Amino acid sequence: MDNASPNLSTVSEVALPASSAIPPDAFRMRVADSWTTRGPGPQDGLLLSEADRNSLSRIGIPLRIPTAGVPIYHAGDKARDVFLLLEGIVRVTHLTADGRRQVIAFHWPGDLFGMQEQGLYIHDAQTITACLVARLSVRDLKATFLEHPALQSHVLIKILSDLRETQHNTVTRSLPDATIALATFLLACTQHHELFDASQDLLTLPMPRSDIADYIGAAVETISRAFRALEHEGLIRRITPKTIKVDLERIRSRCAATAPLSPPP
Amino acid sequence: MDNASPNLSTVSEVALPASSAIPPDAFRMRVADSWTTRGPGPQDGLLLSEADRNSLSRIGIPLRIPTAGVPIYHAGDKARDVFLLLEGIVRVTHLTADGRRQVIAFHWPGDLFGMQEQGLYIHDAQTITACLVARLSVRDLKATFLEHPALQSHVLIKILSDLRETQHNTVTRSLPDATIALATFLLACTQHHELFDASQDLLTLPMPRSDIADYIGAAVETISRAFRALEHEGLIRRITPKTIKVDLERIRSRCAATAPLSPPP
DNA sequence: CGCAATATTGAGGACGATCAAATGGGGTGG
DNA sequence: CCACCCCATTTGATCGTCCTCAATATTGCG
Repeated sequence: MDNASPNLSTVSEVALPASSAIPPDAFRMRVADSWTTRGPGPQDGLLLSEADRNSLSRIGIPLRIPTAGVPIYHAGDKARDVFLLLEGIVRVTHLTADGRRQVIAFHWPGDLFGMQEQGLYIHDAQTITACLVARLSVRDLKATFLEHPALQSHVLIKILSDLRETQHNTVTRSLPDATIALATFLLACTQHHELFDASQDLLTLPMPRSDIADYIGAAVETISRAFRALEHEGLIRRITPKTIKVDLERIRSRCAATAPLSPPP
Repeated sequence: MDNASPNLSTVSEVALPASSAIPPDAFRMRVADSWTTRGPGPQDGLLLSEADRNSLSRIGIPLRIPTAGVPIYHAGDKARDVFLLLEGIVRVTHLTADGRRQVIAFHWPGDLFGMQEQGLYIHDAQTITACLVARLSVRDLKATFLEHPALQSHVLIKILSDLRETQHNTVTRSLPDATIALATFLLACTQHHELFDASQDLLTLPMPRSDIADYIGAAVETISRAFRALEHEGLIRRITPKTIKVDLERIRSRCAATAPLSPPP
C-alpha cells in the first residue's frame, strides 16, 4: 500500500565477497513456534547437526551486505540460489501491477529464503539491516541432500515451520481492528531476541513504518494511529519511533481475544 | 467472520472403514502452480513414482466420508496422522477466541493436510463434499521416508508448493476491493478441473458463501454483493448460487491489475 | 546545524461490517 | 409429482473504520 523503496544499489555492487568460507558454527536454522508462546529462550530452534553444518559451510558462499535497503534478488530473476540468513534482517515483498506492495515475510537469522517457481524468483528480497547471508546454489544443495539425507529432513521441517508461520499470519492479518493487528505484530517481535531486551521490556523495531503497514495490510497512517492508540491504552510507550517500551502482560491480554489456541496452563 | 458449522457428526461415526487397502494408483500428489496460469491440463502435478505409491498404499488407511460438513480433526486434538486427500474437497479452518472463523485453505485431491505442532493439530478440518482420504500415521510415514528418500523429496516439494500457494493467498487476501478478491478466487477455482467445465465455462462452487467469505476475509453479505457486482459487469452469470457461468477473459483482465507477475508472452 | 527522509496528526469520503428482513433453492414427505 | 419447509443466499439501511490527500513535526544523518 506504500511506495517502493528507492533501491539504492544491487547486491553485487555492495556485497563484500568475504575472503574465507563461513565457519560451520555460523550455520543455524530457526524453527518458528509462534503459535504457542513458549518463552523466548536465548536461542532456541537451532536444528543442524555438526555434519549438516560442515556440508553447508562447504557449499555456502558468504555475502556480507553492510547497509539496509539493498535488494538481494528481484521477482522474475533467474533463481539459481537459495539463501540462509546468518545475521541481520531481511524482508520479502511483492509488488502488484497496480503499484501496491505486500510484505510477505520478515526473515531472521536462521531463516531460509529465495522462494522460486519454474526457475524464477517470485518475490523481491531486501535487507532491512546489515546482513550476513550464505548463498547456496540449488544444485549444490540438492547434491548435498543426497549425501546427507538428515539435512533434507531438517529443511523439510523448516519449510513446514514457515508454512505454519505463514498460516498464522493469515489469521492475524485478518484481524478486524488495526490496533489489535499491530499489538499482535509487536508481540511476535518480542519473540526475537535480536529485537527485544526482556530485562527492560524494550523493543527495537528495525523496519520503517511502511514495512509494518504493508505487512499488516494497512496504510502507514493507520499504523501510526494504532501506535498512538496502544500508547493511550498504556500498552506501549514510544521512546523513539523505533524504540518501544512494551507492557508484555497487557499486550498479551489485548491479543487474547484473537488467540488461535487457548494458552497452555 | 461467520458462524461455525453445525458439526453434524464425527469422522469416526460416519467414516466407512473400507474393507480393502487403497490401490497404489489412487495416490497422487498435487503441486499447485497458481502463479503461472499454466493451462489446467486434465491432470497435471502428479508427482509420485510407482515405488512411492506402493509404499503409501501399504501404510495408508482409507477413510471414506460420504457427506459434507464432517469434521476430520479439531484444533488441539492429539495429532498422530496426516491425511492425503484422494477424492473430494476439504476445508481447513481456524477459530479465534472471539468467535471469528478463518478458512486457512481449501484442499483438493492430491493435497496433504493435518498441520500439527508439538503433537497437536493447530486447525480444524472438515469435508465440503463426500471424500476419500488416506490416513497416514506420522510414525509410518517417517519410517517410509528412511526407506524411500525420494518420497521425502516429493513431500518437500509439495510443502514448498503449499507455502507458495499460501503466500499467494496472502497477496490476494490483501486486495483493496472485495469484488476483485472474489474475481481472483473464482479464477483460482477455474484451475481445478473438479469444479470447472472448460467447454461450457461453467464453474461449480461446492462450498457455501460463508466459506468463501471466511477465506477472503469478508462478510457473507459483502461476498453476495461482490457476486452481484461481477454479474452487473458481465464477468459472470449466476445460473444457481453454486453454478456460475464465467467469462474467463474478462475475469482475467479484471484481475490483471493485481497480478503478481507479468504474464508470460 | 541544516536537510531530507520518516513519522505523526487532521479532515473528508468510501468501503465494508452489522443488524434486519425478504427471497429463493434444495430436499423431504405426502 | 407436487407442496411445503428450512436454510442458504440476497437485498436494504445504517454506522464505524480505514483509506486518501494534505500538512506538520520529528528523527537521523552529513
